[in-house]
Amino acid sequence: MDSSSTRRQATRAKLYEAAVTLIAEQGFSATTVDEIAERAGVAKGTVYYNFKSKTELFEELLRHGVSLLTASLRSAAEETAERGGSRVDALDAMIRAGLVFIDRYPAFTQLYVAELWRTNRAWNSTLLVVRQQAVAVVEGVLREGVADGELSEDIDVQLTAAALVGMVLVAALDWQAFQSERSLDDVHAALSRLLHGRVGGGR
Amino acid sequence: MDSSSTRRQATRAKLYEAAVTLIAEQGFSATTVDEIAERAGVAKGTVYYNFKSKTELFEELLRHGVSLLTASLRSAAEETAERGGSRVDALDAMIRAGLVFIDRYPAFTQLYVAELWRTNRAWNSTLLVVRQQAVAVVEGVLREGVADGELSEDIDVQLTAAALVGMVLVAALDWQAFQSERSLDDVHAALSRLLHGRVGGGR
DNA sequence: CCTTTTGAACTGACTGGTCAGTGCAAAAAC
DNA sequence: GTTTTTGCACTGACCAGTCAGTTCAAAAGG
Repeated sequence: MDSSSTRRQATRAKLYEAAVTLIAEQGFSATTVDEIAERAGVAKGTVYYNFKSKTELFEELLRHGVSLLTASLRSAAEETAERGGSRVDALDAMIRAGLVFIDRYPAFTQLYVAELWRTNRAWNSTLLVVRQQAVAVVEGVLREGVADGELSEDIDVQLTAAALVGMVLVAALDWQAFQSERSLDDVHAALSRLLHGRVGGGR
Repeated sequence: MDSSSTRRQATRAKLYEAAVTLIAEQGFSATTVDEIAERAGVAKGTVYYNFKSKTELFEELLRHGVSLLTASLRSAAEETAERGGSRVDALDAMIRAGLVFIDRYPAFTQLYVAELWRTNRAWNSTLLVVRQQAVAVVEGVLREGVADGELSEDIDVQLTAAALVGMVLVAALDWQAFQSERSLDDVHAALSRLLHGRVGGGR
């Protein structure tokens, strides 16, 4: 809505930016509204002028971040298709897109993983939607692959999609947190190898 | 040490049990010591009689849970070796052992994932140790496989281990949270297929 | 036996501090 | 002159951690 006001949007962007870092580091409830306002260089009243509550700020942050991620995954898959690549190529391209995203927005990824499986939260319904969006893109490509005949019909699309997402997520977070000297290409190569069955692929 | 006091150990066990569920649902800072005490059927003072602080209770909970997990993974790998299985068989057995563990202690797993990549926390050093333990077991088997010649030398042991752990973790949490009607065997089959390269494995 | 003492384990009311959210008048910004 | 932001004081709820006192099983003493 109200896309006129550039000023307001700039303020909101500053608040997202401040909140995402702080919440990734400390968690939602350990992060205070005062901290967010201070980090954003804004008065506390402004937070409440722009958002109904701390929770709403967080929910919109989630929606915003996930829409960026899904857009990036989707376009990776589409570009591969246009280039005439296979479905597996598309999955590989999505792995890379995922890594690029995590590299650019590490704090968001951290926060996403940390909050995704909580069962009891106020923003639970938001999370459910938000999860579906990200995994659904991967599921879509897998399903097309099965329909094509490129992938075996025995594949369990849902579980495999979740496993692939998990593979990328955890490997990338580990990369960020514990071996940040590695290049994105290294990480991509290792994951690509797993996808192509060149680890336990035997036979 | 002090194996005499059965009473105390029973109290601590009750507190672990109560804390793990609540923290998994709500997160560490959103969970109050009063809640933990009430759920454990114990007075608040008892928590502080048994643990120095809320943080210490949590750290010991982490250590306790991870030692269970690594023991389970290790024994799965060892049993496979004794039965004369290959390294890939051992990895497969560890995937299953991981799933069984997550099935039995879903709350612990949730909490582990949620807190593992926080960068700013008091218990950071504990987490570092605790992460190494779990992933190290997988790394060990991969390394042995490379030494044997069963696995390619081009494999990046660290990244692959992280990716495998992530695959299991995320697929399992997704199973718990969103498709709990599936059987453990279904989930294991899907992950096993990925490990054996029967998804993108083509060639 | 029975009584007394001991001390580990536990209790729950209380304290000092923190924090989400409010209210509002005045200043910027547009 | 309307929208947005500021600055700041204030409130009421909530919460980690403390502490003086209670409980009780088992050891010590008779």
